[in-house]
Amino acid sequence: MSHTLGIRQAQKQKTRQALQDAALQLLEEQSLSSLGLREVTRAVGVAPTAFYRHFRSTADLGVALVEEALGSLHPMIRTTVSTAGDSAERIERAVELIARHVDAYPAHVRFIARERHGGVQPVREAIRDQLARFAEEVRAELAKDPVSAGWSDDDLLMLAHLYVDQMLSTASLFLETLDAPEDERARVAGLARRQLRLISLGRLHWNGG
Amino acid sequence: MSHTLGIRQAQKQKTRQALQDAALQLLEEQSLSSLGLREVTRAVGVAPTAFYRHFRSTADLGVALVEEALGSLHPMIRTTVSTAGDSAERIERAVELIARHVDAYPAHVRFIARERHGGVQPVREAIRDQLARFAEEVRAELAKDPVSAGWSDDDLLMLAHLYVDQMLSTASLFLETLDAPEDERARVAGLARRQLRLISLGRLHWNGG
DNA sequence: TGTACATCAGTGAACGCGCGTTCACTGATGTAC
DNA sequence: TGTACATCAGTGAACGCGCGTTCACTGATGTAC
Repeated sequence: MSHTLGIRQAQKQKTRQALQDAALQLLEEQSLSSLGLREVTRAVGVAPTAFYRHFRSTADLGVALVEEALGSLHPMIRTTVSTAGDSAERIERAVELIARHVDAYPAHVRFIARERHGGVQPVREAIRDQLARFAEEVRAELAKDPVSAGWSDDDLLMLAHLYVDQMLSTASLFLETLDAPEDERARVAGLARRQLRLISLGRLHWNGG
Repeated sequence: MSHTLGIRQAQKQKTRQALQDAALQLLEEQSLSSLGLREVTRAVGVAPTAFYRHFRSTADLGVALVEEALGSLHPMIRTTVSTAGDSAERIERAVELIARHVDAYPAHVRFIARERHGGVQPVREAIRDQLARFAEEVRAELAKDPVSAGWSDDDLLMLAHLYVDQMLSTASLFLETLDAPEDERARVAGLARRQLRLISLGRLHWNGG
């Protein structure tokens, strides 16, 4: 059984989530480094001072958003590199999963893409650390694949980072197609598939680092 | 002969450049979307109102910075994909060039990485357009290579985008090593070389889109 | 070359506004007995 | 179960500050004759 929170805790958590949701929405049209505390509380409908009950600063809120956003990416990335099926099927599935994830969590994806190199250091570091964890997981998945026989751990991690970067890049392209016609999305999907196929070919013919 | 500017024009250009330089420096620790006009003029030592003689807004200044920053990238990208030498030599030269470019223009590189997905739309668009131009140039270079026999233009552009993304990603990693010990730079260089080698292998075994 | 007028980059005062942060507070929820 | 006290999420007034933008201006540079 999960622990049942008291009324006070439950309400606090609800307000906190409301602040995060409002911030994420406001961040569609600006960067975290220009997001104002009063902007966020105004959007939620609480007093500015209430903000401090939950976060020390907007940077602190940003770090919380990183956890939330990359938490939602976790299952996706793992399934993406799962070893089931042949190469073409895996690529097709990966691109499809990325597209659906962007549909489901556009604001999260935008936030990560934007703040990965953004102007708020603690947030950049949180994203870098989380992406490093993802790369580690991808490396572990890749290691299970017979194709990886003879690969050093370091080379597997190199490939894992290549995949993670590629996924983010593709997600970012899909983001731009959210209000675009269907054929634009198909073009991006085709591009992503071919890029993954080229990387897969390189992987098949890899001869040691 | 280049046209000699009058004293007035020359002084105006000097102030304009000073504004761009100051902005670039201020942007090392924040995003364009939070950069203030008064901040910039204060750093230069002119009145806030002088700003309007040169730019309509900080977004407008940002677009000018994109031209400046990616102008400086132009020669680098072209040399990077030049076809001279064998594959290992070309990769070594490309990574070396990227490292030197980051050393020479760290603020430019940071600006592009940060604002490529940043919160200011006109700047994002300017960067996207310039990178598309680079990808076109890279495609044209790749087309000259005998290895590209049988490749469709579309597949060459796909590969070109992969290379451009890879260069930016590598440049961004080098940025983080500017204050780091030498072995950290060597690690990043090694990673970049192996990633380029894997892509090159994929390229060699490409069998049509 | 000299003069009279036009241009225009940069100035400085002024404005209204929203910002982050402080503080003492309120009143519902939680807890001890 | 009831009572008395403690906790603490959210309030609202107040603060000093820097912001973007306006405006009429100044004086060096440019131009026409």
